Amino acid sequence: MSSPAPRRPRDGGQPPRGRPRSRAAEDAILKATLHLLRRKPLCEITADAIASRAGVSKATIYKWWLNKNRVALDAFLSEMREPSPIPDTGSTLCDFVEQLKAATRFYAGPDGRVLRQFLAEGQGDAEFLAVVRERFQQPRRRALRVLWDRGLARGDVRPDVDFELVLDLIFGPMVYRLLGRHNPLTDAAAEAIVRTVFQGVACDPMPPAP
Amino acid sequence: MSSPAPRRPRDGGQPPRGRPRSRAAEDAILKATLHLLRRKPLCEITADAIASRAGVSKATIYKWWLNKNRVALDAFLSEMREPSPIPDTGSTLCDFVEQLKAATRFYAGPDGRVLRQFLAEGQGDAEFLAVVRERFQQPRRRALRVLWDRGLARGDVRPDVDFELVLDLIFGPMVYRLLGRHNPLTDAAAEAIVRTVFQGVACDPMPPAP
Amino acid sequence: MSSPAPRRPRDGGQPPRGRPRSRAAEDAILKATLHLLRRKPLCEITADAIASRAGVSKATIYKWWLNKNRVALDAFLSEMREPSPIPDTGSTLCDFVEQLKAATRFYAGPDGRVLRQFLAEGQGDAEFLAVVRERFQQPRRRALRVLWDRGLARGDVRPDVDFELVLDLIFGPMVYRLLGRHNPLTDAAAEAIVRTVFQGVACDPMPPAP
Amino acid sequence: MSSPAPRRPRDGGQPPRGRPRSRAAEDAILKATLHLLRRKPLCEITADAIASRAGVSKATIYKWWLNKNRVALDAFLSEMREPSPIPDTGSTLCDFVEQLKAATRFYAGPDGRVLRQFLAEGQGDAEFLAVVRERFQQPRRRALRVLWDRGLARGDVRPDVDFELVLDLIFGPMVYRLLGRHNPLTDAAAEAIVRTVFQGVACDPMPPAP
DNA sequence: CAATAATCGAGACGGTACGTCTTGTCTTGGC
DNA sequence: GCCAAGACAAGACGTACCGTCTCGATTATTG
Repeated sequence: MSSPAPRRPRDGGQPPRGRPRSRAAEDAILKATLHLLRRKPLCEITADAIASRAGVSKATIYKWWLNKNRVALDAFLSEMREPSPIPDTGSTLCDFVEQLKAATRFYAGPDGRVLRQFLAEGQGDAEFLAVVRERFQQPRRRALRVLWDRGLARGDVRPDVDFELVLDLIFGPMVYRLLGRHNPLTDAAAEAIVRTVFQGVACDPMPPAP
Repeated sequence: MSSPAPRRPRDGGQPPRGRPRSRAAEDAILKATLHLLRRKPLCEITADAIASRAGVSKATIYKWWLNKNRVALDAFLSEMREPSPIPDTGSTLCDFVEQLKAATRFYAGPDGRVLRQFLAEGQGDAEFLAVVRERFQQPRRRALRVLWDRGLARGDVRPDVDFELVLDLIFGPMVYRLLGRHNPLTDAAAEAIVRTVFQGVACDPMPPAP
Repeated sequence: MSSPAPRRPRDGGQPPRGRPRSRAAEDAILKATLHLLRRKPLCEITADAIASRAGVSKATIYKWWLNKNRVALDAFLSEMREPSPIPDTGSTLCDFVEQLKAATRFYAGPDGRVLRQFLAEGQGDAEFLAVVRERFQQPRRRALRVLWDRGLARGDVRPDVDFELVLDLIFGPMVYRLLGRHNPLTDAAAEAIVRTVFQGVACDPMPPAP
Repeated sequence: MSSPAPRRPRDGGQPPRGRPRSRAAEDAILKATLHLLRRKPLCEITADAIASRAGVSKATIYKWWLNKNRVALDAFLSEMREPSPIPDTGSTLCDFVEQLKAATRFYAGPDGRVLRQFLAEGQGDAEFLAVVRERFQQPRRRALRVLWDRGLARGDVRPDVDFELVLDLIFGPMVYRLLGRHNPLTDAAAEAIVRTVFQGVACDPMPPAP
């Protein structure tokens, strides 16, 4: 869904009573948060800074969001362009290469910096991590299913490999680099990862798993 | 040296003057920190808690460590068993499977919980992340070189694949799961990852990268 | 008029337009405020609490009253019984004793608790203090004039003493006790005060003031 | 006592451990509070304002004082000159007149403004009121005992009148005026009050209380 | 054995963010 | 035009933690 996830989403069917929630305030909050997210690490952004930059009361923030991480996540997702369109080059390998290249550029840029912070915050806040998964990671992973299914249909890829495993094999190394910073996030690396995942590192065909 | 990295290591050649550093205090600090690390997330551990549990002054902590994350890292590393001995089953694939299984059990246990916190803290503190890399990740990665080299010597694995890439392909998916919590950290997953990395996901032999 | 002092009294001559002011709302507000006044100190009563207990919007409160202190004052005065009837025992002293006893019982009871709060709030809000004076204190003081005049007519009391001074001499000590809580608010104290004010504390007749 | 009343007074006999409390911080806090007390009503003074003006952390304030009222009381008492010396004119009446005049000037000036606020705050905080009584009111009341005793020794005043009652008769009217603002706080009023308390308002000697 | 020097425990300190609370105003739609 | 509902800006509250500091006591080496 394109709507942000307010703390108390409108769900009942009855007509809303009272003064309606101010879109202006919400927009200002998200905009201010984005502005700050682009300039400093999440852990250095304060609720007061968001409020004052947005010209908004802190209470308004805490009324609609559980904490500043949730605000930041909503801000981040609100500016997300559509996930890069699923490529269709005719080659499953090339499709995944394109996909991982796109992801890598994303990771390597300012958005990647923010994503790292989200994953970091998620390590101490399981609920937040789950939300990041649901709202950022899973939609993108699910979208790739068609790519894999196309490969299966074409006979490009092995039908005995779990799709979840494939995703982790392809994105895991890059996420590992995103967080560990021990190796570069480049197009070349993306291509090498996908090619190797497709081809394997063994010299000869392997015996099937027991 | 395997000793912890004090803030101001004694390095000059002249004999130390004044009261020598108290080993007892250092041990108490590390022990107290470990105790707390096992019970709560790093971000909820306070320097005061460490000091009071160790029966030590906070100043003593900050005299020898830059901040509490560094204390925690030292405490964590001080109790690290020797990295699991490099297996030698005769099969490179099996060696890597064993290795990833060991790592997975580590990740899945209490130490993994702590490691996640370190990676998380590292996202907002590049210097700390670098230290985690140097003192935890790199030694373990380097140790695996022999494994890969054995495989190369045997002709088990493709010589055109970068070793750094291999490590990321094998450990990346599991680290991704460690941090993303979207898929389980099991022996079976470890085995599937390594087998698939070796064999590839493509049906047919792929053309070599250009 | 004995009606409460609304923020915007209807005073123009033109017939009111639109929906008339709801008596029910006003009554509910005063009733709810009284309920709360009996249970907790004024400074702990919030406008929200009044509104929600009255089933009324906060805006309605602020539409008709300047602030919650004014609401509380109106609520307090609305339940005031008629000021105790001016006694006429034949003795001016006894009349004042009866009067101060009645006041003392008032001060010592729940109403006294509320009155203390009003005086307290008045210390930081001169306008409010003035209203308390006008609507509570002055009517009661004025009513006692007849008592003093009767005493003068009878020759019971000295004609050279200012009536304002007398009131302060008689009620001041008790108000002092009400606010300072250093001495009890009892009938005995009331009687002692009045008797001593009448008789004086000096042993011998004093020379008149110059 | 001349020492302020810290939240945790030094009481044990053991030598103090750790960094000693900073006199400079305490002085700065009291000085800043006084500065603010002279410029605005107590209820408009914030802990943040005191802290920032004193160049002190808010935590330091809350470490030593229960709340800002207590800080203000300490600040107020710290600048109190010695209570005006007990006069000895030879006439008990004149002594009391001088005393009440001094008090009246005090009440009518900036200190009186502050004292009013303390009494006001005390109405919603019994503990605070008790402290105000103990540290401000009672010492001053006790000091007047000698005055009354001198009067008794001289035979100036009636021995059957309770001293507590006398104090309330003399100071009550003025405190009443201080808080009610219905009559002026002047030297003339002070003199009239004392003379009338001494002489009584009745025309003739009264019959003794039954 | 005294002087020197560095460490230690204790704990106060300045700074800063937190998330909550209350006030009084404003904005809807319904009556 | 009045109302209930309730969102809103403003800003104080008291708490928590960080990393630094100050103190007196302790424990070594050096003279």
